[in-house]
Amino acid sequence: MDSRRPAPPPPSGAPGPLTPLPLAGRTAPERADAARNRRRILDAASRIVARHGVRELTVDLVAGEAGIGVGTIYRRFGDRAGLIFALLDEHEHRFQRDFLAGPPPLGPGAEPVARVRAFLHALADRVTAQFELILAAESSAPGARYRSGPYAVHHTHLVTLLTQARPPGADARFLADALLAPLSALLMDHQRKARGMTAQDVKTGLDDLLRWSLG
Amino acid sequence: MDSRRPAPPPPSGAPGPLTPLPLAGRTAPERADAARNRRRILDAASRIVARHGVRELTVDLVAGEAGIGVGTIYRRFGDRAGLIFALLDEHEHRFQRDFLAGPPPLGPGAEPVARVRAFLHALADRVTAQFELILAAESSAPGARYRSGPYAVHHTHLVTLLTQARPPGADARFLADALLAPLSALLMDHQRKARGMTAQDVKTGLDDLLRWSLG
DNA sequence: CTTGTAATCGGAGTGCGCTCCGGTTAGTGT
DNA sequence: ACACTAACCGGAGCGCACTCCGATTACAAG
Repeated sequence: MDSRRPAPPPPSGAPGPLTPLPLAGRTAPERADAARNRRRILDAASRIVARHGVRELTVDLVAGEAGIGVGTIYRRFGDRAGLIFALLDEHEHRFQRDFLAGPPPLGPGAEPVARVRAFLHALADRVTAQFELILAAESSAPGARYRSGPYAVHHTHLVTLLTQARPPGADARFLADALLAPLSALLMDHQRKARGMTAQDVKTGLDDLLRWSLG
Repeated sequence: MDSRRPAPPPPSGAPGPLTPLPLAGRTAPERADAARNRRRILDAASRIVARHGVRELTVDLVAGEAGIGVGTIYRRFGDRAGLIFALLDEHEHRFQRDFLAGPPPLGPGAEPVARVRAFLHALADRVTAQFELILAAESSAPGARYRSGPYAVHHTHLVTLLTQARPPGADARFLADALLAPLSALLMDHQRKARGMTAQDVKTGLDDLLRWSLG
């Protein structure tokens, strides 16, 4: 199945494409030059996106702008999708703080079903707000979305809420995937272009779906 | 620079990646050499897949094996994803005949809700049966699945059934997308590898999703 | 300071999807 | 038969993601 190389090192600095959470006890501190280059890469990428748009964000261009080699970028970020996810990291952490420890109904304190609804709405808003970047990230590599740190966190969060909300029997893991699936930027892009649907339509549709299956 | 592009051509023979349905005959019949080359391409592609797997199905290799140029492949099939979808065309047409005109509960005659369930199960079976090819097609280009003919047909079919099954109010177009989303080969691949889920788990999960409102 | 070594760096190289456009061929009017 | 045109063909070439591996450098032990 997975005929991969023996040791394509699990990128020591950033395990997945993106650090999913606070990430307990780091073992190996980053070397000084590595940290400096990471900042250079991220800054260069941001600059290019701001100036020319995501479309022009090629790895070679980022390397040139940052004044380092492309190999370094792949060492730190895995692939182009990982680089783009890293660009979204700051917003993602804010978002995670909000639904993990913020005020209700998004944060703890509200009924689980209400939190699910608030979470899906907030996620829809987030996708809408950073549509270009997220779409580019999902388009960059085939399974990029599912392999990303944020997806794992969102899925885990939903599983927790759904387990609290529902009697056992239904598979919360599947339901979580099914609720997240419509919030793919790739699908939303298609819905917008081919059917003229808006983000509001998606949110309303998700409400219908929730009333349908959980109501 | 007078690079006039009179027709970024809607491929006359097969519009889009794949002919969605019988396709009312309005277009000119295919030229003899074009038809011959199409067969050559499809045969060569099948041969390569059978011999080396989908992974080795590069466009250049198909062109070489078929004894034609790569430009011809792109003219007929649009892109690599279109070529792979064309490989699935025969099975797809059988499937479409089954749910459009076959025996119940998949075909006409059963209650709309029962047909929705039968359709989703049949589609899950289909994805499972041709997993490698479908996964490769969806992975080949970013939005390949949504742009494909089969997806449009499946979506339209579901919208019809859902409209019959439910009073107005809910957006049937969104619901159709939401029900099709979990049957993405990309997602199922992730569920299998990362969570150990099987195709049966997906079918059961879809049933759970349907059960509440449709008893 | 010197040496050892493991992590890091960089950029030429590779593979592959896709485009471009001059040459060729099939089908039609005369 | 013959010219004419629109569709078709092919393969060199391009852009870009990603890999490879020898040179380099940070850091610690002696």
